[in-house]
Amino acid sequence: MTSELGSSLTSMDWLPQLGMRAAIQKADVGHHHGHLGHHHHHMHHHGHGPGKKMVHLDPGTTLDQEEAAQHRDGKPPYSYASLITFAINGSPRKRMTLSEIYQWICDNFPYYREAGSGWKNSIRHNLSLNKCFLKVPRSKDDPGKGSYWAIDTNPKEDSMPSRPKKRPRSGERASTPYSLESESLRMDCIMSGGASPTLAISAANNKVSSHSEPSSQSLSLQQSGQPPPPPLPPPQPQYGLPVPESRDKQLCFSDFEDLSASFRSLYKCVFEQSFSQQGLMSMPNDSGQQTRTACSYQHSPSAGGSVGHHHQHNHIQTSHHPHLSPHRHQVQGSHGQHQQHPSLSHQSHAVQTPGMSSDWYPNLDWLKESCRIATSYNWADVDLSPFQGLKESMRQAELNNWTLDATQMADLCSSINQFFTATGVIPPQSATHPQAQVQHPAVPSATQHPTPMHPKPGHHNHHGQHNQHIGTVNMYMDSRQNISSLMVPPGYPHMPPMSNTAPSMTGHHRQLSQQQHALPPGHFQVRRMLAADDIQDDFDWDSIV
DNA sequence: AACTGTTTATCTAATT
DNA sequence: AATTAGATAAACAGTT
Repeated sequence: MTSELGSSLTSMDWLPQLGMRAAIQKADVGHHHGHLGHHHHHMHHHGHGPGKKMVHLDPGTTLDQEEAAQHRDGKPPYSYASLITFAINGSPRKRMTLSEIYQWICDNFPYYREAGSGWKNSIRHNLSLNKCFLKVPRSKDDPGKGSYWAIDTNPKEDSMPSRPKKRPRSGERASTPYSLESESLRMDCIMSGGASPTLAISAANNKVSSHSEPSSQSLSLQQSGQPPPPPLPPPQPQYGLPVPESRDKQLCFSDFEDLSASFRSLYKCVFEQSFSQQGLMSMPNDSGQQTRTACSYQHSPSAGGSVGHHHQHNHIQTSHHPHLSPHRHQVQGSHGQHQQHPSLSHQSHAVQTPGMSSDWYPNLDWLKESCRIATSYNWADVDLSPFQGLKESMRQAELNNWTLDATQMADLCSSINQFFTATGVIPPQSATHPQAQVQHPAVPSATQHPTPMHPKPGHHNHHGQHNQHIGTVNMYMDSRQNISSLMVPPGYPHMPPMSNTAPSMTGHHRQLSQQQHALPPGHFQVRRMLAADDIQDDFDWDSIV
């Protein structure tokens, strides 16, 4: 009884991603590898066992795994850093005091309600140790015990400038044999389910026509393949806050140009290939259900963020909660944050308005940045069938050399925004709250590190590659994160999306440097791929650099 | 005194 | 075997 985990579940936002995630897992169900276990003592025999409650999730998704994830011993398969991240990202302000974190964890993971207090020590330890967690002092008017903790959205750094991503190719592994663990998770999954139905979008596609002039010159996108080098990271602010924002900008020429360029890159990276690929893969529509299903059950608590962090990464997806059904009741009562938003009902969440929403409006920069980020990912294996309308619209735009008029552009922005939302590149909220905080203002910029979290199979992770990282999430960028979360783990349960931020280094290791960790966005993706399969084809990044 | 935070150290599991 | 990452414990220093 009891356990209430739900608190945030209800609100969260990680749904969207979940969707993907779920899809993912299902898709790859194989991976397993894991055991989930976290090692903690050696006990984990994984098997699924006991029957926990499977909650009725959906059939398609592999619950077992999730169950397994919890291990029988009940301990959630998430690292402390992940839990912290979930908690923080789930809060409206993206920051929490220590006690709130404790509370969130207790509310969401019953296991800790009964566990002793050692875990609290571990939480503190993680907060102090991981660079991705920032201690934010309280303002004087708000008294209280400790400081707030937030996820560091870090800055910069990139060791390598751009990420070349070369290879996505599609065919290759599309069907693939993944090697399981290699995490091939790659997104394959991602959308396989198509989480969002919506996208009806594009109805307008035909609109493209006229206007001449616009973008032509500016874009320099290369068509040949990949988008160029990315971006670099601008400096970023820190956690926080948003900017005033109110700019309502309406589209200006330069925006057009930028958007056209961004969309073009996006198209080339994400959709163009799918045209060719379609045949091969033949879209699976089969699934149908899974997708949303996944979402549905999953809800989890927090919102969207995610973190990844270093190694631990994540796997985070939520699983627990689902089961938790029994518990959940109250929402954390204490502190005031809980309120997350109401809206999300699982899948639908926002869905954007059909009519043109202008959700994206205020976030143009963010939209552009999301495009940029999205181009860094490997979408080759992603099933884009749910986004036929968008694809078609973009194809038309491409044919017209991306000269679109305002209406068309607006439609496209809206559609793309939906696409991002559906695929998890963007968190849902967007315009909804007036509050300020949320919106990321500006730039998501790539900078943040994406946090690669990747799946870790079992819980503890593997780490390896990534290095530093941590990512972060806070508001702005989620994009990558999500994506990363999309990729997520193979076998793991579904978790909240957040995972990103992981703590990076612990221990001592200085080398990484403090601040600079963060990989460029694309990087991570690429990296993961490499790692995953080693792809690499000889590309040398060095040369690039 | 109870919380918060920082740091060290040890141990286990997973990788390389 | 050496690393790495995360879990745990625990010693302490600071704050409320």
